[in-house]
Amino acid sequence: MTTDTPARLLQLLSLLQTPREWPGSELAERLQVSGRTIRRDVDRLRDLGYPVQATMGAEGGYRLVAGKALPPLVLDDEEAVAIAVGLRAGAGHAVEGIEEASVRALAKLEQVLPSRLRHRVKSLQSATSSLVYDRGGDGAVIAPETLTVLASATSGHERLRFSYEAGDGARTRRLTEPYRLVSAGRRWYLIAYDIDRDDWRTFRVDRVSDPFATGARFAPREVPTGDAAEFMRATVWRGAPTFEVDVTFRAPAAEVARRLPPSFGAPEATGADSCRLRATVQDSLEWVAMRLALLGPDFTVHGPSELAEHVARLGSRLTRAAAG
Amino acid sequence: MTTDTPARLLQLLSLLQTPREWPGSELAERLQVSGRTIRRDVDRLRDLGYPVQATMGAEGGYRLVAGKALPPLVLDDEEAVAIAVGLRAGAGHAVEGIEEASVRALAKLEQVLPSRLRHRVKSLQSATSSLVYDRGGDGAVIAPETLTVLASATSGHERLRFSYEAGDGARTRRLTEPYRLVSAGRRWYLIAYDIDRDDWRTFRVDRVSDPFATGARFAPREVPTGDAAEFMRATVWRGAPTFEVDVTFRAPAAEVARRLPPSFGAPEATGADSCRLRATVQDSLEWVAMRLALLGPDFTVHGPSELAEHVARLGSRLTRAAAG
DNA sequence: TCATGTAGGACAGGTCACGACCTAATTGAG
DNA sequence: CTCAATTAGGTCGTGACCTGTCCTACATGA
Repeated sequence: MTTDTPARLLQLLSLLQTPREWPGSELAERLQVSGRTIRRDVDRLRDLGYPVQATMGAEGGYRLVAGKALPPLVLDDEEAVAIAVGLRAGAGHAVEGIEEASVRALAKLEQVLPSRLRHRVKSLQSATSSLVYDRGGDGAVIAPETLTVLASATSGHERLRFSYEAGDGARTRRLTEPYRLVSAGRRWYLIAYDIDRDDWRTFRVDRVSDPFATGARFAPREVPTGDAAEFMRATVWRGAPTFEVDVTFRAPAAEVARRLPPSFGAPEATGADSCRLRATVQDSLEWVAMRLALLGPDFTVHGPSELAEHVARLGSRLTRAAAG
Repeated sequence: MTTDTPARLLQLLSLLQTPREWPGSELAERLQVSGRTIRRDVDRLRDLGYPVQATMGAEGGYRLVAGKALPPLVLDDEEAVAIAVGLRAGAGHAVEGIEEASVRALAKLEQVLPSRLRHRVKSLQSATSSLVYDRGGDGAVIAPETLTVLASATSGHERLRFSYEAGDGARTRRLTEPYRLVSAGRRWYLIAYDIDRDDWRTFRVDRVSDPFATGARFAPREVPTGDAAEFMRATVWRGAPTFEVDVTFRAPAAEVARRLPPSFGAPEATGADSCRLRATVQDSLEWVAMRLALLGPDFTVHGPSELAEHVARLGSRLTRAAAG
């Protein structure tokens, strides 16, 4: 094997990431160096901020523990595939507050993922799509590939070409300088400078198709209002419909709270075995209805009436299904 | 900064993982070394099997691309949290075929996750639990912590102590030598040698609570039938109920197939806009009912009758909810 | 008390890493 | 076409650093 120092350190890091204890002698044998060198290497890792814990005495050994800095993760093939699949599944709906980071991590991983693993990810990925994907509840499905391509182009300052379907169904080709990829509410948006239109635009990512980075780099311009979030608010959120959901559950407040997405807020107890939830949501009501149905306990919809309609429709669909 | 070679290589690796092009001069300035040294470092990385692609000419630069080996992933805080949250969410239900790898990756990551990040993961994790968690559909919820503790103890050959709730509700404390953690069907099982009982046992992980590794190492014994999967089949699967699901959908076969978990198999088209699914499942029927409800299109349950009952019950629950 | 592990100092010898300098090849823009 | 910016790689001298071999000290469990 390669016998020089940096390579050995990386290898050592990978060994220590296995959740077990490694006696120095075993490490020495594995890496074909003396025990003294292992001790020195361990010191070096500690200097780098990766705390290697050593338990002394017989049955002792080294292991990597949590420290201040996160060491580079050394993954085997299967683990890498598992992470990629997990992130792709989560990319569409992820947990609020980490959507962007999730996509960044995925882009980072896929950039270096060997192609043999990429195939496995692709074939496994189809499995998860159904339950989780339909993020807006209105068929606005986003392919994970799209998100990662946009994320890479954005952070790499590469021009981006894609075709876009406007609200009226018209498809156009766009050449843009992507500025930011943001997840707002239940949707993804790309803020970019449209070169042909010579102006800033926000694009709904679920309407983007066939995106690819042209490879041409560009120097970032100033975004008009100075900040992406501000710009979003000014251009997209105007008039996004919100609803005042009001529901009573026949279950303890604690249990409902545990099973409810936190964006809904917390229900207030109205008895030992019932609670009431009032929440302002800007999600699609169909999605809210499903969410409530999945919750488990019985519940009653007080409002809005559109939500009651959705619930009723879902209910009758199921009743019809069972009647067959 | 640390100025020695291994540290610099790791730093370089982390820079190159950003999806963008890095001119050598910029890298040189960042790492406080000469351009020549950068070129040598790039060579070193290539020697290690991490292909650094260089585009020549003006506007050129280095970037890390997919190669044969997966380089150690250098993540920032947010990305690490995103991955941890994603894996925890996925740990319960993951995609068939990668459950174990998923848990291994999670254990590896959590082993080295700084505590400040661990807190963020914990607070975010609650968000995802509802929709995805209830894996068996029968309230058999598994905490991700439990899975990672078991995984670590298993691969580290550490003795494991936990309390276990038997089928009849009796709680006992167990001291075991964990042998394997397997995901079968829709459940997790731990195959371990029970020291007090002095025999091999399989434990349902959803019935395990408060597990912790004692730290004591043990030498793995021979598992009786020689193979974990075999042992599983012999002890657990006997008499697991299966159902013959038979459902007609009012939607094209292709669309239904796309949104259905692959374990259900593929529906066969019975018309341009309808298809029929016959599948043998060993899941809980309540779970199947939810799955069907979430699918979107209208459907009709032909059998089994228990499934129709579940669907009907869900339907009437929703109808009642809407009537409020 | 002993075996087995980590911790770390001192030293000698050899290696290798670095910077400085050089030339070649490639690409895009003007 | 020409020029500028970039990667690619050779050579050389100096000095730092890395390694293995000693050694002692200390912690731990049987």
